[in-house]
Amino acid sequence: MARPSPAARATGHEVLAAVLQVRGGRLQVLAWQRALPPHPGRWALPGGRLRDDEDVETSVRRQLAEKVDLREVAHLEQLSVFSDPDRVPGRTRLVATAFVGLVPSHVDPAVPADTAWHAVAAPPEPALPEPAFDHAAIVADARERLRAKLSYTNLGFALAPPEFTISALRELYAAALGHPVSATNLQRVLARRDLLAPTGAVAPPGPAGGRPAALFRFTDRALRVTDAFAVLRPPEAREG
Amino acid sequence: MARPSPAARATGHEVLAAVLQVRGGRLQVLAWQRALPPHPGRWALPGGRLRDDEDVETSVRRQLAEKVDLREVAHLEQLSVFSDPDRVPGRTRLVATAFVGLVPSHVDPAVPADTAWHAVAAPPEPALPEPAFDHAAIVADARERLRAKLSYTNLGFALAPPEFTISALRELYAAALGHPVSATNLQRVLARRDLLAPTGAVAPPGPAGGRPAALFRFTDRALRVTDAFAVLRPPEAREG
DNA sequence: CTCGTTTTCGCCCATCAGGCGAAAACAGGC
DNA sequence: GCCTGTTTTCGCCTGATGGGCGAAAACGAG
Repeated sequence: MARPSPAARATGHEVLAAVLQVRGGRLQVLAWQRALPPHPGRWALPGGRLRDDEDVETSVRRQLAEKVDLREVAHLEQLSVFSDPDRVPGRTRLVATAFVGLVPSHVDPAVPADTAWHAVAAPPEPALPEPAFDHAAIVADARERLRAKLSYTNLGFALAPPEFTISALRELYAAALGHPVSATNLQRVLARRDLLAPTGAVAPPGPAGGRPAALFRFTDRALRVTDAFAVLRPPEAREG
Repeated sequence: MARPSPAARATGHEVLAAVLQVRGGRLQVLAWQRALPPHPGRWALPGGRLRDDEDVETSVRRQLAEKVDLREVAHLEQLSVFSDPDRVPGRTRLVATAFVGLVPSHVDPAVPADTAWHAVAAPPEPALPEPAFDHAAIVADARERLRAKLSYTNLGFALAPPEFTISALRELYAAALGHPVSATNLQRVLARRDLLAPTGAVAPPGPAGGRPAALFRFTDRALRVTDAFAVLRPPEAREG
């Protein structure tokens, strides 16, 4: 079933990152436009070859630093390996470890001239228009991972500024999830899980007036999995 | 912070699989005992080098076929990449893509002489005793993945025979989860999610008598994620 | 027929997601 | 100062779901 093995071909390893941010009410991904073949003019994810002395996470952080200020990436996690032998044309075969990165909505990172944000399209469409190689599939995986983890972890902290109103948070979730989100329910769910804490301060009302909104922050700014998402819990988990 | 880069070092890619099965009421993992250095005498996961013309999934299936009958592996999925530069000593550096595989409890695969099943220890202990390289960490990841997915997917199908009683299924879940599971609750949860269907047949009672148990099967023998696990559902998800 | 065993089912409860509307708190205009 | 429109917040209700318990059902053995 495998085609005849070609003459020995060098194999390399690269890392790629789908860096996501909610910008202007839409989920967007950072990509740069290739100048040289292969795939000139098409949009690629930041990344590059794995060096001899670094592991994949160190590598992706190093390579991301060339595109954005790393202090602005609030969360970074491994997605999966893309390893189709023909995923990248060329003399050397490239196996890729893909990551998803998240940038809070309050920062607007400076990016190089060839780099720009692109809206991540909804499932039927390719997640990234005019993608280089298999990068559209990677973005689609990243979107799906974000969507899933938003509902059973505190991952919202990586999309939101340090302090925010419930309305603002609602818009972030709606953009990332791709469907409307009830502010009432969002606050209740997050609060019940002890992920949200009021700061005590309030935000000034908008130009149309209205009651000033209370400011909240996430209690934790590191990933925390909701224990309640595990059904068939052990019997002793009833305390607290 | 990185140590001085050594003289150019060849990099290779390997795949590894933590194949899990519930045997004798305990979760166990398939491993083989190394004969040659490095790490002679220690236990390693099945796997090997990625070939030029195969992707990682094809590769792990090929390599697993050398250890067990592949038709007996009911589920196989990518875990994550292990890429510490020093994870494997030697002239060539090896980056590993780890998989988790699941074998239903009703089969007892024929394995080579150097290969055996090992009980997967609970979290405080190393998941695999006398492990080669970083393979204990891979087994720990596999156990954790299984534990999580059992509660929000139908992954039980990959641990269970085609037909089973609720009691038998309860024991499988208890072994895989590492804590007691209520038969009543297990049946209710799986049934409510439409994952379980009665076959109509009953199993003969044990030697001590008792009411004969009804036989069930999973409605699906492919991975299905429970939609209910996603909190903050879209409004239109109310139908059905 | 009675007893012990195992399974199955019904009932109850607590928790949680989700929806809705009233009340609270502001700006602006009369 | 008061009224209106706007936005946020809170309380109440509902339905779904996980979890526990005990009674009833269905068997083998003496």
